[in-house]
Amino acid sequence: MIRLYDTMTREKREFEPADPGRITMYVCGPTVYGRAHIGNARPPVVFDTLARLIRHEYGADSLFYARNVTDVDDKIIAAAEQEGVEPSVITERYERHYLDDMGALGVEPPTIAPHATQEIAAMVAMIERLIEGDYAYSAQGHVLFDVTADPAYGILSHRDREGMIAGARVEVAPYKRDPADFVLWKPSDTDVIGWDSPWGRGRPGWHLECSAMIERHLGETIDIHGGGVDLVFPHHENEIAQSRCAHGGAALARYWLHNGFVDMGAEKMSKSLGNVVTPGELLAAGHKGETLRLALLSAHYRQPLPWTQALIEQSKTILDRLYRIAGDAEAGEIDGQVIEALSDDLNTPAAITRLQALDDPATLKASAAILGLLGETSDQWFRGGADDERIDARIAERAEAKKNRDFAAADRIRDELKAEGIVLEDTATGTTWRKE
RNA sequence: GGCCCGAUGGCGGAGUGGUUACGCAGAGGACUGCAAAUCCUUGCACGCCGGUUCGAUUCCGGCUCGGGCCUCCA
Repeated sequence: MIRLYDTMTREKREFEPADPGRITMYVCGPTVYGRAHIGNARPPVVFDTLARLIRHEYGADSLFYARNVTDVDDKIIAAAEQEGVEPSVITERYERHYLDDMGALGVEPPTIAPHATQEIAAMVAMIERLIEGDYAYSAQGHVLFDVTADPAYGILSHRDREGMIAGARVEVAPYKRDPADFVLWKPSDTDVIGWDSPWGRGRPGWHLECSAMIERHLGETIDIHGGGVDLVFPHHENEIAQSRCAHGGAALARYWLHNGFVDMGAEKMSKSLGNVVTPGELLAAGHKGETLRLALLSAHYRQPLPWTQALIEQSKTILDRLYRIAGDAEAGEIDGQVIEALSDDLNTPAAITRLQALDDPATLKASAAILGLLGETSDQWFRGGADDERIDARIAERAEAKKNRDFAAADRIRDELKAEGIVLEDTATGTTWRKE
């Protein structure tokens, strides 16, 4: 039995999928205009772990998991203009980077990855339905959602309309009837990416993309909708409004899950604050994908996660130890306490603690796999890709020196290797080596 | 201003109405030619003030501090 904290009800509830044979999950994916940073990587890693747990509990084919790609957006248009290329050049480049980064972090591909630009017809159809139902109106080439037409608007974020505009940071455009109304469709100039529509040439608003793609691929009501906390309002609130109004009031999702931020110092990591660290940089600096993954899972997903060098180093140390125990064992039975921890609202820190208490290699290997860890062979992990003939020769040289009790020479060889990041370990059966 | 989170030892981080996990780092020891790895031992905490209670880190209220959202944002 899995229990999940639902943002909508603000409580941990037993997870009861509508159809255990086809559990539907949608997670907001990247807008592909730049490299993802480590904070952007938290949701895919967290929900990948949840996906693994669900597949374990309900069966390998039980989960239908969609993670979208937003490939039409003002930031993409701006980036394309700046480079003087088509938007597709930008989006294809950064989607490729994104998939590489996620792969390095052990994130399995979702069942489907719908692209906004491939779903325009579904979006237009949804907008038409909202207009027919008087939930939306067109004005000056825009189509806007009329929040006053939806009495339930605010149910997810628990704010009333006054609270939404109190910050006075809402764009008050002349074509809006109400300051809180949001764009479903916006006009595109002839030199900007766009599609023909009943309201003229234009492009979809961000919130609408997700609603339309969910409807088309997953259905009207899905089991789990996930994303970062910052998406609660307005993104997910708006998704709910669009989908409910287009579907006669049917709920969009039965469980709403939101992960906390990765923090840099006291504040969140974000591109606009300019304090980002990317998986690409960390990998290039020699850190392993699994190390970063463990670091990302080291706090409960709803808690903020302070990102520090010490966290990375600690994660590496823990994995070294786990790899020493697991070795290259075949995966055996999965430990019950690991599953129990994960089933309690995805308590990954508790699950990791339990992993560290396991001493049976086969059990450890299998249990770590649920968290997407210990996926490498011990040779990959400790020695991956190094020139071992040369190192073996130096080890032989050192063994000879040791035999002659020339410890100064032996230590010099060890120090030289150490300087290039190679650590020697003398064991009862001989000397082994590993990268630091 | 509105809405919402959080505050646990040097660091990370679970959890619990009553003997306070675990990891990393530190200290001591064993092992080792010396290390590394491993094993053993070990010090260190529940923001402040009230309340409820036989008893609160855990429940309630207030306060302080920090963070998030209210605009693009994982």
